[in-house]
Parts: sequence; C-alpha cells; structure tokens
Amino acid sequence: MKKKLETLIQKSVEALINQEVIPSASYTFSIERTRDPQHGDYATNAAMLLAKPAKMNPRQLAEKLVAALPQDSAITKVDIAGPGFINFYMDSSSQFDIVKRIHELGPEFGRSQVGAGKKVQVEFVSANPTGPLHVGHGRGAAYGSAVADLLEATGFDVHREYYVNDAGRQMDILATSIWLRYLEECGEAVRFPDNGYRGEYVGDIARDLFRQVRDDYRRPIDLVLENIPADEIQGGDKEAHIDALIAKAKALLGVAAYRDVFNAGLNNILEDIRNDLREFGVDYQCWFSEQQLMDDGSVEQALARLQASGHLYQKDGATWFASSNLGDEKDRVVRRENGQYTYFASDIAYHMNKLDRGFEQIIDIWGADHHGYIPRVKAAIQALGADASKLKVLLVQFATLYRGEEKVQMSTRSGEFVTLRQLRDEVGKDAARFFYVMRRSEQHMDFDLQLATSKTNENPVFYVQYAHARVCSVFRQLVEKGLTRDIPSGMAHLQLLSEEHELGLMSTLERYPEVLERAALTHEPHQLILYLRELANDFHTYYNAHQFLVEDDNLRNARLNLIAAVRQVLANGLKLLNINTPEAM
RNA sequence: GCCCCGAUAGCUCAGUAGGAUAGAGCGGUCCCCUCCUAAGGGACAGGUCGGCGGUUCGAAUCCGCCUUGGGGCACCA
Repeated sequence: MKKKLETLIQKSVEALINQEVIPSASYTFSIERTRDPQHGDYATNAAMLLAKPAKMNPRQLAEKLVAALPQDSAITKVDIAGPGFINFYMDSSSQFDIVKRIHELGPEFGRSQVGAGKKVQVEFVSANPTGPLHVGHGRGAAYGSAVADLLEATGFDVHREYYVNDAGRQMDILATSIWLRYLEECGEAVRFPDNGYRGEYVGDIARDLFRQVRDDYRRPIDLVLENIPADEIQGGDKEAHIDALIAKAKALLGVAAYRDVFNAGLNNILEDIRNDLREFGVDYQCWFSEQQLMDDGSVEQALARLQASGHLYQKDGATWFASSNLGDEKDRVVRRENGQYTYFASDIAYHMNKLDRGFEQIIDIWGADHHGYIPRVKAAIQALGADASKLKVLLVQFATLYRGEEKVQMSTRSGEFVTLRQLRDEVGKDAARFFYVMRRSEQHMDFDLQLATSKTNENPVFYVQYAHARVCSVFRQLVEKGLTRDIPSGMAHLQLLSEEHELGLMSTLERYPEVLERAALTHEPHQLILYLRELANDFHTYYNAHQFLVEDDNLRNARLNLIAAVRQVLANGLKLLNINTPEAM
C-alpha cells in the first residue's frame, strides 16, 4: 500500500517537472502512516520538501501535486492539511484482510525472510566462570537472546555462542580461593586473602572437594604462608599477595592436584551457569573455550598472522600489537614480558576463529564498561584482513539494583550480589525477562527488587499476559453460554466490524510484522515490548467498550475472529520473547 | 585531560528517516462491574524536551559550545 502511494506521488512529481513547476531532479520524500486518524491513513511531506526548489509556498504546491495525482480506486479522499501535508484516506475494504491473514498464518504471522539466511553470530553473556551469574548478567542474557531470537524470526541464520574465559589469572584466583576454603575445612587456620573470591559458593565447592579427596590436598598453613608478601589490610599489595598464593598453591599441590582443584571450580560453576541460563530460556549452539584457543595453537597462529602482516613489534621485552595505526588510541600488549599471553591475545584468536567460520556478521554483546575495548578488537579484525564493519558490538548498560530506596552494592569478589537465580526465584522468569528487555539496552536501568518482587505490584508483563488470558476466557464463556462459533461465517462478515475500537485494533494488528522487522534490524527488542503493551491496551479498551458474545451470530463470529487474531499476535510476540502465554490468570 | 552513554510529566521510561496539539505506565483527583476475570476501562491535573547558539518551511530529534549524572582510559579479565 505504501509502495503504491509512493509510485503515485512520484508520477505526480514527474508531471509537475514536465510542466516546469519544479526543476528537474530526483527528490526523496517520506510516506508515513499517520498517528492521528484525523490525518487520514497515510501522509506525505513531499510538498514541503519540494516547496523550496519550486519557489512556492508548500500548500500551493500541494494543491498542484494533488491535481496531478493519477486516479486510483484505493484512495477515497485526499486532503491538504497543516503546513502542507498531503493526507490520503484509503478504501477500507482491504483492512479486514488482516484478520484472515493472521488466521491463515497463525504462529508464522509476523515472521519474515528479510535476513535472507545471512549467517550471523551472536555472542552474549560470556561471564567469567568465577561465580554464579548475577542480575547484571541477567540483562545481557535477556537482551542477547531476544536479539538472537528476533534475528532468527526475520530470516537470519543465527548462531548463539558463549565465550568461556576458562584461562587466565581470575580462574587461578578462584582455584586458590577454593583451595584455601578447603584447607579451612581440613582444620587449618586460614587467613582468607583480601582479593580472594569470598562468595558462599566457594565454600560449597571446597566442601564437595573435601568430601571427595579428604586430606589429600591438605598442606600445613605455615608452609602455605611461607615467604608470602603481606596482604593489603596488612599494609602490603593485595595483587602481589594473591599472586604469591597462586604460585604457592601450584608448587605445593603439583600440576595434577592443582588442576583438579581448578577443574572442581570451573566445572561446578560452568554447570551452574548452564542450568541457570537454560532455566531462563537461553540456549546456545556453542560454549567456546578460551583454554582451547591456547591449547590448539590458535593464539600463536593469530599472532603469527599479525606478525606476517607487520602489525607486531617488540618493546620492553613484551610483544605489542600496533593497533593505534588502525584507530585505537594506543598500542596494546599481546604477550607479556613474562611470556604469558594477555587476555586480548586470546580475544584476537577468538575473533579470527569467528571470521574463519564464515559468519557474515558478528555481534558481540558486552557490558557497557567494556566499550573502550571496541577499537582494539576492530583493529585486530582489520589487521587480520577483514572488514571491521563485520563486527557489531552492542553494549548493555548496568542494571542498578535497588531494595526499596536503598541501592544494593554489587561485587562478585566480595560475594555481596544478587544472583540471577535469586531474581528468577523471586519475580519469575516472565517478569524478569520482560523487565530486562522493556528498556533500551544502552539505557541505565533501575531494577527495584522490592517493587518487582512485591505480590501486589502492577507488573506490566501481567498486563500483556492478562490480555491473552482474557481472550481465552471469552472462548470459555462462549461454551458455557451454549453459544457457537463459526469461523468461516465470521470471516464473511468482517465488514460488520465498524466500531472505532475495532478499526483501531485491526490497524494495530497490521503493524506487527513491521514492528518485528524493525526491532530485529535495529537490535531493539524493547520496540516489541512496547508494541505488545499497546496491543494489549487496545484490546482491554475494546473489551470494556463492547460485548463480544452478542446474540447476532454474524457480528459475534466476526468479533470472535478479531479477538482470536489479537490472541495470536500476543502469543507470537510473547513466545518470541520466551514469555509464557497463560490461558487463565 | 581524552573517549563512550545518558539528561523528556512528581517517579520509571517511549518518542519510529527532522513533521501536524511531545506520549505511556506508576503515583494524584474523579468516574465506570444486574454485563465475556475491575490483574480492566474512561476522564482530569501534571512539560522552558538540561542550557545557549546554529542549520530550515519545521528540531526532543541534526551541528557547535556549556552544565550535569554514570562508565571507560593495564604487560586485569
């Protein structure tokens, strides 16, 4: 319809060019669905945009444009309004088709092929396996899976991935923390390091370990603390302190035993994260191990490639990547003076791997605090010979947690944080997902636990779910009242749906595919939420204004078909967001 | 200091390629169940769109400067 109008207006413009009213050139103008029904169904700003080249006032030009407009049966009326808008009123007989289309397509309604099978990878959450997921990760999980699901619904070939940072110092700190808790369990008088992981789960893992190996990994605490520099609270450096403890753990335990403690932590926590996400409705095609990149030589290969293309150099005993030539603000170390690769080195290898797997678009979803990291990764992609625009980094701002008025401080290390699992237990999966995705991802978000956990809270997810349940309820009432429903008859009498509420509802239904496509392409799932709230609102208003189960068979059947279409679209949207569609509440 | 993201109703936020009178939810005041779940609906009140310039027929939206909140600037991950 929009396209049709566009060609009609284009013809009109060409006519005026031929009459030399407007200088010859190609002009772009917009055609929009109007917000206010008083402005017809569609409007164009063509007259206002062409007023200047035509050296005429917009309203006069609009009149000429309208006069030159070819006749078309779909247009019932054309108006000139405001500063020079041309408003189009369309023939209403076609608007009923939407009810039929939704009925025919069912769950498929709204899905499309705009993605044309393009291979897209979406990497999200990728939290370090050093502790359970907290509510900050939850936002990334909800947002990332919504983006992936939207892309899939619009025809992209989507691959969801979690990058597991199972190598590196943080994991050693975890392993050492577990070992120290284990020593406590054995009866040693341990002083826990300031920089260790203090969460309860560390103790849990340690106790499990103790049950399995008893005293096998026990070493006298005096021996452990021998030659360890002072901790922060003792006036020393907490980093040096913990590093020395890690080294000592490795030395006293030996490779195999240390590995055992390390894996106890990794496997335990990873399993927990996996279950957590699965229960949250988030599934991955791949859990990608950083350690594997180290083990299979990918990191070396990646660096060799950068070396070969002249992007690496040595300085101060370290190996540097000359990223500042490629848009980064400074060069970055990839291999430390001590011979160890940096986290960035494995990330280069990881992105090389992504490129090699043939993804046409790579989407990384990160916490907003990592934004400074973007230029160097883009630089790496360029240095590897690919187009930096293949990588799209989407940032998710923190969800600031409140308990009533009080802000909840969160730190994984200190162990004072609210986990995603706790959140789910308190507010449920549906409310959690809905809340997280309701806001634009780059917007800071206040998540008041007390409000979200309150039973009496007016949770917006209920509002949408309730609309769905209400439709179901009407169909139950239909049976109870001994009335019948005839779908074909309803379709044949859709023109009886002439109430303002009904026409508005149909036009809202018609927008769903556009909303879905737009939400997917802009990576903005909140647009879908907004739409669902609007649709629910339209329905509730209609519900209050009119009776559906009326005596008149034809009208009743038509109305039932309309509300069935509403239910279908609500269900399609909610399912896409992995939110339940209750039949009764 | 440099970089990123914000600043819109009392609060939390939308605002679709610059468009017509800036919207919603919550909170406030008032109204609507002899009727398909009132977990609903309707009405009213509430705004210098952080500020000042600029671009133009037209700016919350684009550009510049400023104020202000958060975040980031490692041989940590």
